[in-house]
Amino acid sequence: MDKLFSPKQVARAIQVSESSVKRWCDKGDLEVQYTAGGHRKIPISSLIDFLRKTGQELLQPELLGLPRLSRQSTNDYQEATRLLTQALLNGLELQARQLVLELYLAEHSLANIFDKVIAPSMERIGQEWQCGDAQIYQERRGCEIILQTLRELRSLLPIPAPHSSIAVGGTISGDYYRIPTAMVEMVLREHHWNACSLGDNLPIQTMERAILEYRPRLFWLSCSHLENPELFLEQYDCLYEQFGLSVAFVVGGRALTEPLRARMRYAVHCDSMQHLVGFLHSLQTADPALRF
Amino acid sequence: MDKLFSPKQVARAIQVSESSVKRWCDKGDLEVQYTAGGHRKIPISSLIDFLRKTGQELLQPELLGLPRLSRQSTNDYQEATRLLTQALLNGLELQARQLVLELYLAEHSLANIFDKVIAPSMERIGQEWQCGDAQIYQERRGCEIILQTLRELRSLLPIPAPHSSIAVGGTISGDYYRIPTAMVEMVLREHHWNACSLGDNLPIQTMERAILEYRPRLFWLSCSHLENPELFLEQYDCLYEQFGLSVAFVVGGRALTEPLRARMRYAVHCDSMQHLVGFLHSLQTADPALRF
DNA sequence: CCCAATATCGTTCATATCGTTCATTTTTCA
DNA sequence: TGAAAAATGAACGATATGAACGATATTGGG
Repeated sequence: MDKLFSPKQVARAIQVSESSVKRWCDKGDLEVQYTAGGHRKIPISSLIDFLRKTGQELLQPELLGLPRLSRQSTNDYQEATRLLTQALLNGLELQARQLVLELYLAEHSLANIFDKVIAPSMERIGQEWQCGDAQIYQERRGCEIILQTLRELRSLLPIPAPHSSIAVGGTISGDYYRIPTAMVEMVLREHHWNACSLGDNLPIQTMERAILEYRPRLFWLSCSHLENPELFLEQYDCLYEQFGLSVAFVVGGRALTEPLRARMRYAVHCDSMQHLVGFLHSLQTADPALRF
Repeated sequence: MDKLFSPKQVARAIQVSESSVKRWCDKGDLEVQYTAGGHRKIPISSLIDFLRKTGQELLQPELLGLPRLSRQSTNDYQEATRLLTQALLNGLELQARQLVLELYLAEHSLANIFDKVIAPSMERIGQEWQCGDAQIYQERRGCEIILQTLRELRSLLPIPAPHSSIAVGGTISGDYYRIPTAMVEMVLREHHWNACSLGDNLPIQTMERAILEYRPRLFWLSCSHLENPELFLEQYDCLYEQFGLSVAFVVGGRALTEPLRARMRYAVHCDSMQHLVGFLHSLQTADPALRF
């Protein structure tokens, strides 16, 4: 998957001259490694990062072993959702991964892919299960495949710069639904944050320790399921009391219903990844230190 | 234990031709030892020095500029375990991944990597947590990193052939520890099975449906935690009654204590991945249809 | 111990890529 | 609008790389 390409291959794939690719490498715009003999080797992740930075299009992805963009599914989120749902229900891992990869290569933002394709797809599978049209194992297997796919996409994201802002987060005790927290991590990385997911099923007390260790600029909490809302509110408030002023608290998840949120303090509550992106932008404009 | 690479292995690892590696050896850029017969043997230390000198990277672009790894990690499982434990406790994802990747490139079997490095490392982290020397989030984050690493390794495994034997499995309701089931899937794939993990937290009833859909030759069940042993025994027995003769039931996990196992029927109980491999071999010799 | 299967050897040669220069096209800005 | 600046693409000899070859070394069973 993570292949290295020569300037000539890259040039053909994006329809520019080999000279230009070499120049971009030398200028540092396109990250590159060298063989012992001085030949350039371009990792696919660098190329994708570069293309998205410069708004260029990958005209012939098949030259790099990537899926060809099928115009229909990449321009129509509904169609993509339908296709993904079918692939997940049938356990077609390759198809699902290819579909998501195509969307990403077609320069859709992670937020859009997550909000408008993956989330609706998981939603629909959940409905089918409740109607008795799908088995539980189909839903679980679908989650597995999505997690695999997210993992693959993650390796194509820009590597966090050494001094970029730190973010940590996860899901709380009793909540094992790790897809949202994986998504948050990726959206943050897409926006050049140094984000690290702590995982799922975390007691709030241990998050306190993690915040103390990492000293993050942002802390996220995904709540898909709450075992004991009252206890949660109490412990959460304690955490916020301690760090709320120095760390941006981002919360989300369907377990945080409106009456519950009314009793919580936070920097922002996000219904979607798009909300999160908006909040990130507001942080950047507010704090010059966060600009890149 | 083999810490020496052949030119071919090195070539694959850094994505150049075997000819180039040999030329670099002959030119002296890449330090090399020779067998009595004149075959080149490249120590991992030379390779790492060489990569560092020339700015090349090992498979994954983000592995650049990491702290120096111990040269002994690939020929000493204890040392590797120690290094992995430290990396996991400190949340050093890249280091952990590179360590495991190096072991794999050094052609250690997955079973050995899992049994002798990853499992002991997770075990040790669990102990440190119980002693109060480690925080819960460190353990969770460690699991997260291991899962990421496993997913990466998984993408390097052979893609199942179209008509290879099918295997499915997972963990039961209330058991969210998915590392073992991911490992089983990978070991099976390494041995050319068409294995598909259904994920975690699966009711036994839905496994029945999955077996009916997949018609597997092998079914595995990982039990790290049992909420209701009596109910489990009853439901499991029902499942075995239905498929035990046509499907090889492989069970494992620390929740299946000896008295519990005494009341269960299965093809094999595995304490380790090595046990699983042994069982797979016995299946292959027993059934000519399974030879590859 | 020997044999067969596989891996690696050293060599040769065609091809790919290097860095550089320069002509051409595109963009910028007075 | 027009000239300066910047980006692009083509061409060059020199060097690096990759594929192929028969010969030899290593490995793994019987």
